[in-house]
Amino acid sequence: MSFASKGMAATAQDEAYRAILQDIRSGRYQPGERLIPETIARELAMSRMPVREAFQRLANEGLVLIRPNRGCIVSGLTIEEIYELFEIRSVLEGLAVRLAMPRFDAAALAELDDHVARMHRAGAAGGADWLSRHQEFHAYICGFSRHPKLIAQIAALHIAVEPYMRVWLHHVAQPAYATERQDEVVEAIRTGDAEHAEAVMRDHVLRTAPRLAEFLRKRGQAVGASSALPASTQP
Amino acid sequence: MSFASKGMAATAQDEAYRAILQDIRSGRYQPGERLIPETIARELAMSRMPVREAFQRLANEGLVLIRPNRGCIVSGLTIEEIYELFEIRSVLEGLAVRLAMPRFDAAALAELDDHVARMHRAGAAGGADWLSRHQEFHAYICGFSRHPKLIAQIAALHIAVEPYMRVWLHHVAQPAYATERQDEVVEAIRTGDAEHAEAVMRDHVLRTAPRLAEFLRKRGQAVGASSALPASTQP
DNA sequence: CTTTGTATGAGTGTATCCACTATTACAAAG
DNA sequence: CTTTGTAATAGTGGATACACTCATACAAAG
Repeated sequence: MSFASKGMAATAQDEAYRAILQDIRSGRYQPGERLIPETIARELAMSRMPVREAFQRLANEGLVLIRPNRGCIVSGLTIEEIYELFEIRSVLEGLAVRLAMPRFDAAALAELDDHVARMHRAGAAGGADWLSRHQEFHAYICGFSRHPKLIAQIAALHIAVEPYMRVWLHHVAQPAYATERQDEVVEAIRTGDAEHAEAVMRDHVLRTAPRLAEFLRKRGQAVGASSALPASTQP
Repeated sequence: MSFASKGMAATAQDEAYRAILQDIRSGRYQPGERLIPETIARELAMSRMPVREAFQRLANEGLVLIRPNRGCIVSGLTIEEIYELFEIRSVLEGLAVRLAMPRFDAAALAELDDHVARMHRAGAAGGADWLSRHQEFHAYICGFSRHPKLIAQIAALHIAVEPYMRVWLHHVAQPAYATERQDEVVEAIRTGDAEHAEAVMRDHVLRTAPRLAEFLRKRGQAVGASSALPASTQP
């Protein structure tokens, strides 16, 4: 569940949710920043209530932290937590490709090559929307698993680290290394060996973690209270 | 995340959350059943608001499904979805043991044997609280990974299938096969080989799925709308 | 007897209001 | 100048109130 198209709910709460999510992903709301319902409500021309319920959803997704009587803050991740999320995502995406393997046909492989090509172009142009292409690439692959909950979890993990990826890419601008590795993944899928594809995907996902971590460490970034991801809410 | 002790928040919303969660896990609220805020609020001597926010949390954990303007129903799982959850849990718990391996010392191993012994006793007595012992066993192992988000996700997955496990165990009463396999897991941990332990844990988790599925199929159980799980997380 | 339209009621989503908690700023005492 | 107590204010959690949606039952028309 997450970003990909959702069936248009038109409810105010949903609007609030999407707006806040967007602002967290984009980095407008920084980790540690306090979110005041009153303010956001006015901004979106609605009352505090739908905003509060949106906070709940965001909290369950680990993007925000709600301490009783102390309000809602954008949850920052420590470097250890970022590592943890990459570890989790690596096994989940590994599982996803493995389960997806029987469903890849010639058309799908062609489409995959297309995605990679688009990433190359985006990467050359500048890292800004390379991130979106990269997420689409992964989403496309995982989509073939046809396991909605698995797909949703993976999407959530992408989103959780997105703000950090964004600042990183903003500074390095050249994620060429990753694009190369992408080819490896496609190649592994082409072999038709599910176990192999799983292993390659795992490696591929994990390879990003140390680079991002090193960047953040140098930058002294990554502070803020931890969260509670999917599972639930407040500590 | 979820059941294990939580730091006592004393807020009404939290109380509602725990109460409803409990009633879903225990099977008091059946899949497909509609949850009416008004009713539950009266039952817990509070207003509808905290109940609604509790619904949000439960929805993000996939235990409940909220359709706009149509209320909140306990989300049932199809057999395919149950399989999916076992697949996901297998890789996550596999990851958890692998990461936990360096932390198992003699004391931990002794404690593990203790857990298994308790499960044997509980299994002999009757399947009722064997389920609790089994969850504790897994939670204990995963706990050593020291990765809170990973642990929380795994716990959420245990909870999601709990109602189904419960009716199953109520009918078969003898999960002896599983208890034997438990020993294999402990044995694998004892070897100190992380990769091996991961593989064994994966097998162990997956082994339950087909048995549970077969039971449910015969019983014609498992209907109800799907959910959106943890992805937690997200949308 | 079937179909279609309408009305009534239950239930949901949002807004407003109130009580209480936490936090900040400030003042008095050391 | 530091520390500690206290008051004021901002903000949260919860309750109540209201408008709108959906569903059901019933009635009229075919």
